[in-house]
Amino acid sequence: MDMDAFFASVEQASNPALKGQPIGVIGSQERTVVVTCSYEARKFGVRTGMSKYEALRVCPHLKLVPGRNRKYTYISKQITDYLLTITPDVEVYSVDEAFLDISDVLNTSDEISYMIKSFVKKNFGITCSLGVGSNKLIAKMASGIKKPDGYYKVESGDEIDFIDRFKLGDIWGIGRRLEKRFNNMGIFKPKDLREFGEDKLTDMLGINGSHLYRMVCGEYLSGVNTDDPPVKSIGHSMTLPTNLYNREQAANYLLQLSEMVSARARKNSYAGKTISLHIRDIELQSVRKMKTIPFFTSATHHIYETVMEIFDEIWEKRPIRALGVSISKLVPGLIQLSTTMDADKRWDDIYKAIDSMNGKYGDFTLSFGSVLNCKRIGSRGISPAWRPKGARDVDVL
DNA sequence: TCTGGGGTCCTAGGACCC
DNA sequence: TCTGGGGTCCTAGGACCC
Repeated sequence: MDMDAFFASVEQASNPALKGQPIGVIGSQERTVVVTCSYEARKFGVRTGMSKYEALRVCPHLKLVPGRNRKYTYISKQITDYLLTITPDVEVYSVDEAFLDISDVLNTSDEISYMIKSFVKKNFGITCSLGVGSNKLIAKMASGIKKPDGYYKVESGDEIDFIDRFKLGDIWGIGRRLEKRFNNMGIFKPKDLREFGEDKLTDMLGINGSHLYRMVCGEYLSGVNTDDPPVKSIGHSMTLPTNLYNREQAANYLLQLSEMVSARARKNSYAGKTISLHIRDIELQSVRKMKTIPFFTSATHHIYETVMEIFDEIWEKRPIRALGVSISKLVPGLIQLSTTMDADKRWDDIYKAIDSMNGKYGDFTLSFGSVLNCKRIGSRGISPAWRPKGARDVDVL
């Protein structure tokens, strides 16, 4: 099941003035992109990922609507709960996409499709598309071809014929780079890839090559995975309201980002030991460096101090457009604040105070003073990767 | 006025260990 | 003097996804 232009459809359903109009859902910050756009907007060539200026150029009467994360995750959760009444075998793939294993469900796929579509339309006034197939790849590809409000079923045995209808770049898992690389080799269709052969594909791409070969044969190895995959990293990045030119300005934002990352880690009981900093300059060139520290932590000051060490190692003094901080090598179920490394044990009390205050009154109600030097505080973006609960639940101020 | 934000997986080379 | 074989961990970077 795949929602149709999910964020945009939700906005249109809740505001009659937007119905039938070309709209684009964007972040609320100045430098932002179209995250989702309505089908009316797509007719004009508006696409996901376009800057708002570019989108307005191709469609001058486009209505830009700042995204409302809480609303989307709430609806997403209601829909997931409904899907779970059909079968417990539901894989929540993203905020607007889910796989259902209906092998053991007594209803036909036509009936199930009708039930889901009716539920979504009746409760939220929006549409979704459904695809049916013998594996996740086929079902996913099938869900896309009759959009919006689509339904398409691929009968068992028809998988190869079905996959042969697609260009390589339209296959799940083949992105722009890979498509171009194949095209340069004279490979344009799934059939060409099969003829190229599994061995050569594996030599070229390693394990992904053999997966890809299976895929163009209409096969897919992994089944519907009902349990939440473990969280591997927690990160935040921010395109700055204005470019930064010196270390002190950067330090303010890096403290803020460190606090966002560690607060989310603490909230969800994770501690990690690999800390990574990402700097994107005004030419859109990126540098990234990570450092593993000798202990697990979810303390803002540990993350911040490590981030600043990295910053001093990698910043080439070019103006900064965006900064990102993330923590990985996580252990679940552990909140670690001060360590034997910290002479000052008041950190424990400080984080307890910060977390309980912000838990009650919202992120950054209580924080470090120099965060106030930042023109933008807190997450204001909107991301389809966000989820209704757990560590992937991101609060937007 | 140029392209957000949050993730995962894979690879290859180097350090280090037995 | 003369460097095999097996392993883990760390790190940068690429590619992909929603």
